Amino acid sequence: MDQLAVPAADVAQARTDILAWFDRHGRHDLPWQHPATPYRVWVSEVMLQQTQVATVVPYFLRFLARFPDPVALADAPQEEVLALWAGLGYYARARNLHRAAQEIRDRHGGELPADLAALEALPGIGRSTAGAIHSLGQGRRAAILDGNVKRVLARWHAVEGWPGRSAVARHLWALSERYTPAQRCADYNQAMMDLGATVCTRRAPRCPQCPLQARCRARASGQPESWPSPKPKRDRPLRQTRMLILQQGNQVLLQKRPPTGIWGGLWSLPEADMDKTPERHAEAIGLKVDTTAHWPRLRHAFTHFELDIHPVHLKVSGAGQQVMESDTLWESIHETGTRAVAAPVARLLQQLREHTP
DNA sequence: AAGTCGGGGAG
DNA sequence: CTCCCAGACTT
Repeated sequence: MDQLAVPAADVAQARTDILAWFDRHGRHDLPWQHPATPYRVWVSEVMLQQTQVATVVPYFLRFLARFPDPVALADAPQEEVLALWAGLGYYARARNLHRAAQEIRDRHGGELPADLAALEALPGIGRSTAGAIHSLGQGRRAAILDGNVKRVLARWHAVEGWPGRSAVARHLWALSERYTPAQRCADYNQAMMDLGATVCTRRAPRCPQCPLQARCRARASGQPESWPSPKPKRDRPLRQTRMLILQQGNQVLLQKRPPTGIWGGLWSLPEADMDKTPERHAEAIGLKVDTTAHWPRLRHAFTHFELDIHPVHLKVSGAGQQVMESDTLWESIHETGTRAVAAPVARLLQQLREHTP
């Protein structure tokens, strides 16, 4: 492995340059840095998985105000955890965070374990997140490999191939481990993330401001944007669904989604097949339809498919005798704003509130 | 190794 | 519109 043959003197000089850059130009005022407790670093790292810093900040502040420590989080109902997560996406992160907090409460005395392997054994904490907690939150030496570090290392050493491929990932992990220092590891890791976020950006990298410019092979090629290799493209299928906005008086019918799958554990509107009329669907669950209105189509994009949501607003009556499943409820339209719902459902409920006196 | 899982920022 | 972001988990 030629990347591991980097001479010790070069490794040492690179670390020095990166840390000097960090002292002058790194980010030192992110909310989870003050104080950088293991718990706060953990929550921030999980929120930051596949999510940009600017998006996370308000969620982080709300979350920490409500759940200031692992035990507070562990003792809360999952419903409340999901409600504070609603809108962030990847809701398995919230469910795993909650489960991990309960393990921390029950098996680790309410504090995050100081052992790297024990961290990684907790649900929702993989190798990189464990390394981040261990270094940034616990002051120990551990390598990380997030999107920023991948990009910096891939350019620095002109690593070919999409980082999602395991061979490429192994290569990048080896590089990360090679450069990660024992001294000032937290600053070094933060520096690498800051470099990727503010200098070695995906497009239009600011190479003249980079402490690695003289040793960067991508820079030397004249096309630094060519690294890392992009993810292989796949066509995204377009799916159709119908969402029923069943209104009775000032109430609307909500349905809790299964614990796994899309929007797992969140509240939603009942979905109906496109090949059956919405009136028929409403009548099938014992509701009498008074009026029907088709709302404009909502297109929602996921990573691997697109979803066309066809909302139908039905004013109904006769729900009093209907036996309700435990996963459905009638909610006052004006109180739907506080439930954990997916983004497009939140949009529909907001429209409903605006059209309801 | 490939697929699943959200939502939004930025060009 | 496209790409991808402080990734982890399942199969």
